[in-house]
Amino acid sequence: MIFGIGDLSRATGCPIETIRYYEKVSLLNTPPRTGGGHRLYNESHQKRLGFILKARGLGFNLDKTRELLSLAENNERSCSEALQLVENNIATVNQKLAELQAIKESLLVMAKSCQSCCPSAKAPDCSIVDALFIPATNSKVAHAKSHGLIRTHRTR
Amino acid sequence: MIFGIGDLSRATGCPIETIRYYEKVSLLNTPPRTGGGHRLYNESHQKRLGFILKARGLGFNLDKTRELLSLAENNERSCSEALQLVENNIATVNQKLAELQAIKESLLVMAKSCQSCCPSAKAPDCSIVDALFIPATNSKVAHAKSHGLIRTHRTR
DNA sequence: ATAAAATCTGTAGTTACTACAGGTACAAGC
DNA sequence: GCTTGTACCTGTAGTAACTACAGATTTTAT
Repeated sequence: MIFGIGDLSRATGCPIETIRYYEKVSLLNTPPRTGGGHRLYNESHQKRLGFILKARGLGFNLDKTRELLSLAENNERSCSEALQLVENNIATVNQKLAELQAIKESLLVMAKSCQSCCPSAKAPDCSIVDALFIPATNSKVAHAKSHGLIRTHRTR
Repeated sequence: MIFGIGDLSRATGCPIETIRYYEKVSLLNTPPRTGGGHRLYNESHQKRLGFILKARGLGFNLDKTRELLSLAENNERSCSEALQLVENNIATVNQKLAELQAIKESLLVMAKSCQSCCPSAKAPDCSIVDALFIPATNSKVAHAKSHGLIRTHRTR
């Protein structure tokens, strides 16, 4: 069975431009072409694309996905390498989860204190704005300080 | 108190390039300059930058951050607008949390099944690779199918 | 006065795509 | 065989939010 890029796109749910992009960055190998230059795919391309899409859906970036593909295709490499990749990814995901959880807590605190104290207040008096730290236009700022809210500055 | 961009960077933890970038995209207003063209900041700049960094740390994108800044500075706008922004952001965060949680579950399943069945297997036999769906080089594929693992194709 | 550190501008690179514009190929119908 | 309409082609530019230079100038310290 041989088909065009549009069919592959429909079969996998992956946009045509993305398929071409994956080819450009060497995740998909270059398929044969018709005399006129249209790409021709078969099931093995489709499977490989499916693999890529699953890996992406699990949060692997393109480099990690490439690595997984190479593991899948190279008989010399051991299963434990794949496990390693998966475990690293779990660690990454756990970290993102923790960060988001912290963000959510802070947002909930902000929302709650706003609801209880700002029924019809104007924005510059809002506890949310306070928590984010009012600039300096009007100088009744100080009290919102040091709520120890959060920050995510990566040092480089 | 007046200071240069390096001091502002150290005081806030925000890289110099990012400070200039925020100025370029109009999150920070253009500061006065020395005769030679070096930027001069004061505490109000520092507070505004602090506000921006906190909003960013809470997951607001630059546009939402701009919106929050405008709320903070505009007496005509109501507190409920700020609450609205915060609540939208909570919804976004919740969605990301759910996605990550699903990803994590799948990864854990993969890791576990790998540990129990691939003590010293070569990668192409690995259950992880199977789960991601082996391409077609060797044709013993089918059984790993339909684990209902996950996918995150956004339709456009 | 000179050297070292800080800052300047402007451009290009990053990730993983997406969105064109302006053309060519292919399949179907007449 | 010809026309039409859809599918497909390439190449470039745009997205978010920065980061990383290169090459010049300014400021500070000795």
